[in-house]
Formats: sequence, structure tokens, C-alpha cells
Amino acid sequence: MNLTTKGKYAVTAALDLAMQQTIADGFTKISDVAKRQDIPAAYLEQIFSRLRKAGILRAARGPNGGFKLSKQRDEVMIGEIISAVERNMDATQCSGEGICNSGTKCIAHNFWIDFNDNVNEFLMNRSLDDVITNRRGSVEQTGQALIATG
Amino acid sequence: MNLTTKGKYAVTAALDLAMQQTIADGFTKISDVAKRQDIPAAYLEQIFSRLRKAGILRAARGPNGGFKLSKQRDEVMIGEIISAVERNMDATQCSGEGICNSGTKCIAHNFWIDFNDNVNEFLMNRSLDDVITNRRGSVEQTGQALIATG
DNA sequence: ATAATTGTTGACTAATTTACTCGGGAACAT
DNA sequence: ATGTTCCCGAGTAAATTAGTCAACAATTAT
Repeated sequence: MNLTTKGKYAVTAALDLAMQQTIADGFTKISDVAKRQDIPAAYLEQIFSRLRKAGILRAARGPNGGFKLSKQRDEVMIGEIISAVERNMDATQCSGEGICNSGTKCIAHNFWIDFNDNVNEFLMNRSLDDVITNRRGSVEQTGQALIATG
Repeated sequence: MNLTTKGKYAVTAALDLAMQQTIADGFTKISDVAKRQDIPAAYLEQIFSRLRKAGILRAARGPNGGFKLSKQRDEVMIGEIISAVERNMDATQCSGEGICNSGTKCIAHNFWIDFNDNVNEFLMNRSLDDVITNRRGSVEQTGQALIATG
């Protein structure tokens, strides 16, 4: 299980983009997001690069360039953002392969699978819009998996 | 958010103790647990030491010594075990202090609080007995906090 | 054209954390 | 006494985190 500043910065920065788009519809510069959210700009570059490769953001270079969400803010789930930048959200010791105790399932295996499912569902059921409007999660499900379980 | 092999070993080893006590009622040696669960014995020593200091385990030295649960296995919650050995399960950047963006709450703050609550509830609602009998969580609540939110 | 602006990429690094090991000591049973 | 088992603190190699930096590529405004 992994949740580092990288993932937290990613969520914060994506929320910032979503809020900026409410105000104006253009692209938002990394340096502006970095300043507002108190995130090191050069580090945020790395993070946005991953979010772009994951299809969550679109970029434009040059003056008036920057980043914007590639979907509506109620279509971007927090779980997508985290899994795009974070190394490994799986809680099992064996990456879900069931080989955690000398080739067989350890006695905690199924428990960690349940834990994964719980975290997964929480993060995949909350959009940027939900967080901004302080909703506790929408009903719509994506069916997409955040945590690989083998 | 932190969930390392230390926490996972702790849960596995506690489950092992719980299962051994079903068979016989004495103390179980570190070396036996380590062998059965494929955990480095010297490392498990550290882990059991913390669990003992947290009041989860009792120890006895000398021949026929070892460890046993200090409560019934349906009274020991997985969350207790993890928080006894793991450094920091809090998902906020600011340890819940609300100073994540230059002294004020960052825009993701409340979201991470909700996330903490969710994880907390999951882990504090499952006993060793629940995991062993493959139940999805009991109804009883402890009211004890796993994740500090300030 | 050219200069200014902004993202793109890959390499690099210091600090921290993880996942252990090791050695000696203390309590206990026989 | 002797062997067994936990107790405790120190030490460490490897991995990870949390960044920085520099050169390059695309775009726009003049």
C-alpha cells in the first residue's frame, strides 16, 4: 500500500485545474498551479506528465499553454489520478498472486483482497466534482480497477 | 498512508497466534510462528515487541515460553495491530492539522479526512476471529481511533 | 525570423525509510 | 549450572521518496 506526497499532490493539482476551468476555459500553467497549491513546480511537471500519459490531462505548449482536464470534472475519478502516479496501491504481499507464504496464499491474503476492494471502491467512486462540492461519493461506477489483484 | 511488510507481517503473525490458541492454550514461540508464516524470526521479534507494548500480546520467557494474545481473538481488531507497528496511517499531508497549504487547509484536506475515516472503519471493524472465519466484519465498534486526524 | 513562453524528457541526488541482522543481556525451567 | 526463550539497542545495505537541473521541442506574438 502506497500513498505518498506524489499522489496527494496529484489530487490537489487536479482539483485546482478543475476549479480553474470553472472560472475560465483555457489552459492553466504549471507555475500557477504550483504557486496556488504550494507544490514544487519542477516536481509538478513530472506529475502532470504522468497524468497526461494516462489520458487524464491535455497539454498545450507555448504562450497561453498549460494543462486542462481531458474530461468533465465529474468524469475524473480520484482513483484514476492516484493510480496514474503512484507505484503500487496493492495491499497484498504477493501482488495478488497468492504466493505470499512459500508459494501458497498466506492466512491474511483474503483479508488484504477485501481491503483492496474497499479502498478501490472508495477512490473510484469519487470524482473531482464530488470533492469540490463536498459530496461523499456519487453512485455511478466506472468498473475500472485501481488495484491489481492478480 | 503507510502499509509496509511490517504491518502485514504483524497481522499474519497475530492470526497465527490466534489459530494456535485454538489448538493448544500455551505460549507460542517466535521461531515457530516465523517458520510457519515465512517471516524472518529476528524481524518478527521486533514486531512482537511492539505488539506486547501495545497490550495486544503477552509474553513469557524461558522454556515453554513465547507469546499469546492478551484478549480473546474476537476482541483484537486488525486496526489495533497495524497502528501498533506502523509509523503513520494518516493520509493527510499535514497529519490532520489543516496546515497543508501554507498554513491553511489544502483543497484536498477534507477528502483525505473522509478517506482516513473509511480505512479506519474498515480496519477497526474486523477482528482476528472475523478474518479467520472469513467474515466480512462484525458489527461491534470499539470507538478507538486508528488514524490521527489532529 | 526571432524572441519569449511553456511543456517534454531524462539524468541526477540527498535524505529518508524499509527491512532487515547482530550481539549481548535478562528471566525462567529443569 | 545450562539451555531456552524473550528483551533491547545498535547497526546497515538497499530501496524509495522527493525532489532538482539542464537541454530540448513546440507554439505564439511581434
